[in-house]
Amino acid sequence: MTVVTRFAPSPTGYFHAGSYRTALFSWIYARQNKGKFILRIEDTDKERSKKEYEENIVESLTWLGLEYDEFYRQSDRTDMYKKYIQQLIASGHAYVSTAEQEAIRAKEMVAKFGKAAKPESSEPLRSVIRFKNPNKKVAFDDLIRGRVEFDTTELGDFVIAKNEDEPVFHLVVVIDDHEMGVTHILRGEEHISNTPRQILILEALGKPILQYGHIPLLLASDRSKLSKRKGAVPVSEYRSRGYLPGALVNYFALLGWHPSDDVEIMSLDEIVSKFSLERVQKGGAIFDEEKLKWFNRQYILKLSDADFAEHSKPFLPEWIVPNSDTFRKLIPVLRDKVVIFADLHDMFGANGEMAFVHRIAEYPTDKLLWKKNPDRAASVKHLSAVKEFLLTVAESSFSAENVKSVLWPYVETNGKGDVLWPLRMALTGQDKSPDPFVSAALIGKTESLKRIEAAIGRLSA
RNA sequence: GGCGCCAUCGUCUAACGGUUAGGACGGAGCCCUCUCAAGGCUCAAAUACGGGUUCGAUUCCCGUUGGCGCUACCA
Repeated sequence: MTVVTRFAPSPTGYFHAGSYRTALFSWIYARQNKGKFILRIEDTDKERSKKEYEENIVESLTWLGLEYDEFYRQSDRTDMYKKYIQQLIASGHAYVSTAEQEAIRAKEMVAKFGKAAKPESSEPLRSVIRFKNPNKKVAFDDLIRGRVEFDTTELGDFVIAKNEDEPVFHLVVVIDDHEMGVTHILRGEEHISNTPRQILILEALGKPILQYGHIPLLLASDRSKLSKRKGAVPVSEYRSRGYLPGALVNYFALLGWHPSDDVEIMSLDEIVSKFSLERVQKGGAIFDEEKLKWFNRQYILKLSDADFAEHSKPFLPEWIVPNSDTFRKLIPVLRDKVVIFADLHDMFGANGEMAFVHRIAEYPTDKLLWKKNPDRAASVKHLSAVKEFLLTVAESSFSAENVKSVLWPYVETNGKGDVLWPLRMALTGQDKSPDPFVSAALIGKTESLKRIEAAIGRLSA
């Protein structure tokens, strides 16, 4: 039997980490079993569903590399649902509950639970279609949790449609999963309590029960459910902040699942080959951005220069010309420091550690002196000597390696800090910056000499 | 409230009756070092609680506590 899984989001918000991980697990399971992965947009709630969100979901899925084999939108399928609703009514498994009956029911609920029990609806009561609950015990074997049992009596006769043209979640899910040939429903834990009523509908329809696996929820840092207000960042935002899709996939796969070895850095292919539902965690997991950053850093380290350059582009200041010589020289320096590509904004910002490549910032003369040996005369002497050495390097071969080799003997005999600190400050004007050899090469021979002379001038004044 | 699910370091997790309870992120310290990083080494840090079962419980059972979910004409 071919495995068919699905991801069925409602387009009522941006696609964020919580639903993303559920999609990932479903996708992995389908791929692992050489099956199909279906994307189904559940837009039966006309009020809250928006096209914008649907596009966001599709874009994010694509960016992450989770391609789907089939695509459906529930709003395109109302005719089919209608047939099923009529069938259910005809067979006595469902009935129309009139507005009057609804009013009575509402009163009974208030009497039973007190007015705090239900969110009061200001809408006038209308007639709806309810499922005739056989009031029995329902059990299923959850792929992740084992046997789960419910007594469905307390569910009462639940609503399956507002009218023949407007079915409600529980009904459409059941019909679609059946019609689409879904075999394994891997979904969030919040649906575990919904499963019995879906099974009831399935039985009323005379359809077979499917395999259910309920994946633990992703939690905000206070262990509450992840929500828009609390920590649910859209996947598209991670993209725009400069996270790599591979890092995201890798991190989220490990949130709630763990391979039998301790290897954490894995490609999607490796994850697919190692994945098993038995090793999926039962408890909810808190999403930790620090660890995501660590993954992103590991993935950045593995990027080729060309790929690194490509990913950097959107975050670079205007004065850096893509594909220029300076840009190429910058790549290894940047790669050492970037955790997410958005870091580039700060690094090249007014007081960023890489701003010196463009223009040196104002800084107090005292900063030219090494705090461990703040000797003005010695600093002037060292800078002058360095200047003479740099003069011997041709403009065309002014690389970090060449600069270093011509200066190194002098640096070693006169003290690294004594020579290099004033030099680094003279070249960059920053407490934090790449080493002076790299910095010199980045700004070039002419500019380096100019800045060194200026520093000597200030120290001598 | 009712029903259900869950419970190992701060966080993600390993362990499928016998381990000095392992790894990773983060943290601390040391080394390296002209700065900031990176890198290397080291350390601190957990089985929620109480009963059973067993020669032996993180592991199995029961209870308590706690967290979460569902309890909608949202999905």
